[in-house]
Amino acid sequence: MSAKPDTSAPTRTRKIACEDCPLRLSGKFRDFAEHELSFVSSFKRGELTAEAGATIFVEGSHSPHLYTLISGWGFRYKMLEDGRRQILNYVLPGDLVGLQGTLLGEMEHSIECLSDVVLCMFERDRLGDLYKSNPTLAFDITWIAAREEQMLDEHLLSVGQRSALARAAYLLAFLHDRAKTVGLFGDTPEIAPLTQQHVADTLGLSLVHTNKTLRKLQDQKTIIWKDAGFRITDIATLREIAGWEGLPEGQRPFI
Amino acid sequence: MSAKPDTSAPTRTRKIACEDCPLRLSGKFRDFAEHELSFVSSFKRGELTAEAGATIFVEGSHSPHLYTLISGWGFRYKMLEDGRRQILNYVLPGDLVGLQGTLLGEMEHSIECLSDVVLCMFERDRLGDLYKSNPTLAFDITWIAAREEQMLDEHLLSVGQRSALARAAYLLAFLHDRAKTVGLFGDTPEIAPLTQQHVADTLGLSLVHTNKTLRKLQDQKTIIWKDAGFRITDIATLREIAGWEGLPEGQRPFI
DNA sequence: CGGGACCTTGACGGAATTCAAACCGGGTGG
DNA sequence: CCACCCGGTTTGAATTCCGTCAAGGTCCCG
Repeated sequence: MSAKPDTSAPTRTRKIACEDCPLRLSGKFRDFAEHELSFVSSFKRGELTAEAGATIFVEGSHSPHLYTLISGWGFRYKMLEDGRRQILNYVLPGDLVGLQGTLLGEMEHSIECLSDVVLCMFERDRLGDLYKSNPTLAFDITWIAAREEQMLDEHLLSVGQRSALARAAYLLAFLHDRAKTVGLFGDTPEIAPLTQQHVADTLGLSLVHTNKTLRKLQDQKTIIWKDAGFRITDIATLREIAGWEGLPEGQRPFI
Repeated sequence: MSAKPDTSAPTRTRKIACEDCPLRLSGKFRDFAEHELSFVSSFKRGELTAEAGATIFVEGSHSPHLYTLISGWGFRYKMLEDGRRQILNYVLPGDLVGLQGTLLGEMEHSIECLSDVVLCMFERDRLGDLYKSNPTLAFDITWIAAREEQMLDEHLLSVGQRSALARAAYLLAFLHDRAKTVGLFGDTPEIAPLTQQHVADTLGLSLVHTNKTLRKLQDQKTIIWKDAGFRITDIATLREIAGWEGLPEGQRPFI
């Protein structure tokens, strides 16, 4: 049993110019060419802000929109009829959301916010235009999809083959790496806003056993679990426990 | 311990006209427009045939090519240092192979043949051209990538949350559905060419426990395991055990 | 006839789930 | 201000599922 009923709805739409997009300005992503920027500006419909705990997409729904996450944390998940939940991946700034629903019809997973988030909203019907007029952006979208697939491959390997301890170590190191590269942690070592229930549902373990596993990691002084979140104190041994080298670096596209 | 050392290399390149491509002629896939067909013809470099057991891609390698599987069965997998293997997904006719390596640099998984296969080979360097001159084909590629992601989501849910019995039932039903829709089974109910070790490495279970689980399914008369492969005798109860409704239907693109 | 690949079965131990209970900090309302 | 509740974390004990070890069986092929 792992589901949390949560039905708060996201709200509000404004519009900030793409020129001022914090993702562009961060220097963490590939910058746009002139014509790309002007296209994206016209492609953008507005913004969506949602609170922590809000559900953005629900499995089975048809959404007319496509989003890029501007700020905050979210996660994608699927549920079984009996209420068991599997978290598939975490959504961080620069990640594209809702592509599956756009291309394949229905959404086959749900998305929920871990923190307050801001999303940039696009019209799904204009995706064809994007492919026609901006092949480089189309290429970027495919790139992002391929990268998501790569992460899922890695998670599947983890859940299928690693021990509970290695699995947990892997997840925390993974989240740490991703958050760091998109600049979610400022200068000070920050905390990922998730509960042990989230970890459990990601690893495919029970809450109780997840707790005991995280406790072991804490006893080894590799992490500190605090309130709803964790901080990594020894990334090297954490990676060692996971048997994992880390994420490939490099500048990535978004939108 | 689940790895099989296997180093036989694929061989031979011929060239069959795209006009005669069996995938096109099967009517199972979206057909090409004139200009698409001519582009694909020029995009194609030749064919690759490989024997059962051959490894097409190895994790960590750089391949200059991109492939579409024309006929046969294969699977994608990743390995841990200790030799444990996780099968990520199965590769069936119409599936694109090597896109990750093309877009992201290195291949992050390996691919092995379950049966003799024929692949259609494309030049990775011309993928940019494809995006420039054929947005609809570019769109198809993204579609295929999104669909692969969807399957991985489903597998992750399965491995993370379902019991051994449900997991096995799900996998067999899944394979059955996919093989059927691409016409891998002729009229007569056919057999998927995999061993119980493959099933074990897909489900994240030990070989012994996989055997006992499959035996239960067989005792319930939902499947028959025979030599290296299985046949489904009662898809309905198999789906029921899996708690799964089946794959979305509809005509799909390829290449 | 012997060996190899694959499937099968039983026994045992260990890892993870389930059940149950308690703790802690923060918020709320009497 | 204190009692109460709630979400999240923690711990112990009993149980079940699954992995490991070990051995045997079948079929095919050289």
